[in-house]
Amino acid sequence: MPKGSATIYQVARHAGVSIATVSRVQRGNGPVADNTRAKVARSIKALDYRPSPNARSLAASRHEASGIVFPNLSGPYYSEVIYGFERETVEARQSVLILGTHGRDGAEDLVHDLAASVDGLVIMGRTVPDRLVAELGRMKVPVVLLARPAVGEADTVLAENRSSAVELVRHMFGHGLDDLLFVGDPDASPDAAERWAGFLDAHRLTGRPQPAPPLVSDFTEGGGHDAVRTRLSAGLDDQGLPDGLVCANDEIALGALRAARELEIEVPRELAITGWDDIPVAALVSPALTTVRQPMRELGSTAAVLLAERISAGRREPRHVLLPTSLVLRASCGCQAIGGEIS
Amino acid sequence: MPKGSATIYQVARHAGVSIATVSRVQRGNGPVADNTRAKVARSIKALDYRPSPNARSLAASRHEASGIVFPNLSGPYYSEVIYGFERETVEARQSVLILGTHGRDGAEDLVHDLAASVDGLVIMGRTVPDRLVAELGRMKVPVVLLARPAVGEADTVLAENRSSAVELVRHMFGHGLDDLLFVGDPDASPDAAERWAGFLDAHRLTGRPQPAPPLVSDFTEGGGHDAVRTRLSAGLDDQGLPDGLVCANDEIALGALRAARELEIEVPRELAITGWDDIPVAALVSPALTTVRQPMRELGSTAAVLLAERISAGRREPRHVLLPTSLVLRASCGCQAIGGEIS
DNA sequence: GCCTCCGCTGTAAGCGCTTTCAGCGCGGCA
DNA sequence: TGCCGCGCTGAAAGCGCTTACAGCGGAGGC
Repeated sequence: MPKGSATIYQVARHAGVSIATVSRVQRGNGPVADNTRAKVARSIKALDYRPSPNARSLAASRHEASGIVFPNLSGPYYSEVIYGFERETVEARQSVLILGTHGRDGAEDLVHDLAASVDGLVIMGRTVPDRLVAELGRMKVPVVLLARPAVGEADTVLAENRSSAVELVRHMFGHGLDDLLFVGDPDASPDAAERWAGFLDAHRLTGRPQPAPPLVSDFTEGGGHDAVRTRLSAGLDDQGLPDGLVCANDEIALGALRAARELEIEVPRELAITGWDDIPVAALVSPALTTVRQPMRELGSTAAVLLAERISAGRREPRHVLLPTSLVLRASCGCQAIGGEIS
Repeated sequence: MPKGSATIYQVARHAGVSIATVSRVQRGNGPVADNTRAKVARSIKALDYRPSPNARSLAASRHEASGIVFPNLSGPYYSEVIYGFERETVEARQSVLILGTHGRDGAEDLVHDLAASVDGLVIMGRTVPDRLVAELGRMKVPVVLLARPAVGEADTVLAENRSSAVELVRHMFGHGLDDLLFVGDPDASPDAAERWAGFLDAHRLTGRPQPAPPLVSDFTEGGGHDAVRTRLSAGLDDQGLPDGLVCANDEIALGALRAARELEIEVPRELAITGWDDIPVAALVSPALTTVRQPMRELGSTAAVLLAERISAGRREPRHVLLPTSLVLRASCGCQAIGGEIS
């Protein structure tokens, strides 16, 4: 509430009417005679009146705001999702509150506070425990879960993971790459868990033996680099190298690419590498990264739409949206590169 | 205000005290006898009481929230800045409201609305006209300008641009690269304008003739690619190629790199290319990108700190912070690459 | 034993809006 | 001429909290 701003009382006095009438004119509802309306409108303009969002929220029990909870903001994935969410939400004339949990203790309380300030909430991945999601549901806070399996009555928005992973891995099998290593942490995110499940599926479906357990790495370029470099060094000494690395996201794959380059392992001839997400640079590195395209912005905007349905349209039954992904074949899996991308 | 949540009245009744006492216990101020405090604390816990942020804001004329206005959220720069801002702001127990203007009409009204919902505002770059910034100042809304020159009494946070640009360009002159082309749009952002100014300075200081006008491009990889490709194609035909491209940010440089690769122009032998920002991929492409490192997260966190000083500590005199940048020499300017980065 | 002071607690007046409900004046009808 | 009804407007009751201020009881000083 900027100090300079006029209150509804000042406008009412200026226009010679009651505050109820000002409110009606300003909100555009309720019956007001045309010339009264005009007079009040003039006063509103003259005083540059802007109703206090707080007072309005308090009186109307509405916030005109939505929140989004994400783990952190590094890397392109989350910022793209938030981009989609912000854009769609502002379009619907709602404010956007953001909260990164950053693995912080006390994140639960912060989410609780956030929930008290908004009309609805998007919660991404493993930021908060199911218990809290359920509790928000009980409090009738509209919740959309993004990249996270359903909990209670909450909506969900997911990108397809498992069958794309099968497709990707079978494609690699088609290149004669049998000994594949999954890089990432299936326990760290539901998406990664699904990709790992698809990785296992592909082995099972093609009658192959159970693959090695995942090479655990966080989802950063640095983390991927370190994990892969350690593994590949050992491989050069004795373990032998796998035929290919199926990385849980593009950043890990980028780190793997760097590790391979450092160890002078040629990609894809000696070692194939694939990523996931199709972040912008995936097409720019060399060899260009084979990956799975995920509609990141659309994940965010879809979540915003679902939230709006609950908030404005009053929908109660949960909706579950699954967005399609697509295999993007480039050079790093062993495909011939034709102008960077294979059709 | 989740429907399930208890109000201060219910807590007061439960504890057998007045709402004033509950408020005092909850806020931790005011004199309360120890056993009363304990009793009320127990009731608060029992009912899971959480004060309504709205009611509190309204009564106390405070929001416990800060806002940030940015042009858009694509590319690593803005998301890194927001990352720094969000982290620091949440640390200070404030909520974070974000608003992307996206070159949208009506952005001014949105900023006005935002200003009414927060205790202070960070405004990045050329998102809103000076007039609006001045107006917010008049309304006593604390404002920190980020990557934008001072307006009125607002604080500013800037990264050093001009002298680093001079240093960068002189370094390229040192490689014997005399015919340099600036790629970007100096009119589109104050940062870019400063970099262009430094580019001109370097020519003047070394007694060189006025360089060619900037090759205009937006700040995306695609935009940079298209502009540069067009220019280089023409160059191959007749105009001749410049010795080097000084790009206004890394994404443009990445696009330039791709254009050069497509046209089979060897970087840096036939054409040097430099960027700005040192985004994560700058080190990963090949040739690795010579660039200027800008402390993106720190820009955001510094803005948060300045805002907190105004909001909590009540500072009134403007502060202007200039964060240092540093030249990062890699291979794309013509330096020998030693492990990707030159010391 | 009485008065004073002090520490604690409650009362109540807002904060700036929304919204219900009552009321006013006027035209139309009998 | 008397009534009813309707369109418009205002009074007032909250929304859930903070905080100034009043008030109450007990301890200490005389």
